[in-house]
Amino acid sequence: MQEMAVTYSIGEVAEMFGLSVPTIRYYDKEGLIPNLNKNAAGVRRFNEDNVSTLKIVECLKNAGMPIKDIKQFVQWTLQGDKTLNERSQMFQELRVSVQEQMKQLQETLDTINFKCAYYGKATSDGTEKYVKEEMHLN
Amino acid sequence: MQEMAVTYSIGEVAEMFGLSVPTIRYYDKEGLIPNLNKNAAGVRRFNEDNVSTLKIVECLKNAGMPIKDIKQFVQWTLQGDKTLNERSQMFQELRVSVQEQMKQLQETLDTINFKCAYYGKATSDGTEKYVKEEMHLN
DNA sequence: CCTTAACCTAAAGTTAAGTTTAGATATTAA
DNA sequence: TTAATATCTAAACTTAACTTTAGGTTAAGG
Repeated sequence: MQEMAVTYSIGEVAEMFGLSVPTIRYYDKEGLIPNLNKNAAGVRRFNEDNVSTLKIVECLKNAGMPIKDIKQFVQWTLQGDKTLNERSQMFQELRVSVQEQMKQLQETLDTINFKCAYYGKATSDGTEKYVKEEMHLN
Repeated sequence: MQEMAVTYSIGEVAEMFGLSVPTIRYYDKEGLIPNLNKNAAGVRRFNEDNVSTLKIVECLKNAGMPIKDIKQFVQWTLQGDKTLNERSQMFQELRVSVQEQMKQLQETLDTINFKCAYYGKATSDGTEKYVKEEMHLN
């Protein structure tokens, strides 16, 4: 009474992640999806582990990490406990980096909000003239 | 009793913005810095207006806008009040886009924080074994 | 004056992260 | 069983955003 392991085709995985099929092949080629099996005909079958790996790959991508560094991390995970320090340090540095990105993005949003107010007034005036005087304070 | 207009060299501007000199020349070539004057010898002199333009260019870059779209915005500003609607709409769309980026980045940070806790425990244990069981809940 | 650092243009080169193409094989639904 | 759809590999191509190179000219300090 063995459970049949659930697997997914590359097209299904592409759909799940909103990525293109060639992009996923490219990630595989780059070594970002270790232990990805192929059937007798050479067709990729993704198991839950492979999907989990892709989830963390996506997280690291969203954090702005380049593919080669993501690959390094994946290699570390394959090497087991002896690379725990490297991985721990990587995530701590990444946290700082993402916090800085958030701060930068918030400043950008503040500026954009100011511009939205500026152009809101300007469009309702039909001209930049008055809002420019008002907001430049000159 | 005329005030002498303050101007900056390309090197000073590069310093101000943390950009390389060739990058600023590239922006100029791409049309992102209109009304940038050169002296008789062909050397660029940046006035306050040019610096202000670069500030907004940097903001748009940080918002993830590609150079060609930034150029479009700069062109609109040169065309005066008749492009107010385009510019207003651009900033409203940009606001939404940046808000979405912030949300995405926050989710990424949440995942990274989880991983920091995971690897913090794993490194103090000297192995992933226990924290994996604990956190995977299996 | 002289030299050293900063500036110029034009054109070629780089890099990351995919995308596209070509030609072949596999899977699925009717 | 056949047609349409999905998959495969390898290699070439694309794009954005710079950077580098080459060969000069200019500006500033001693």
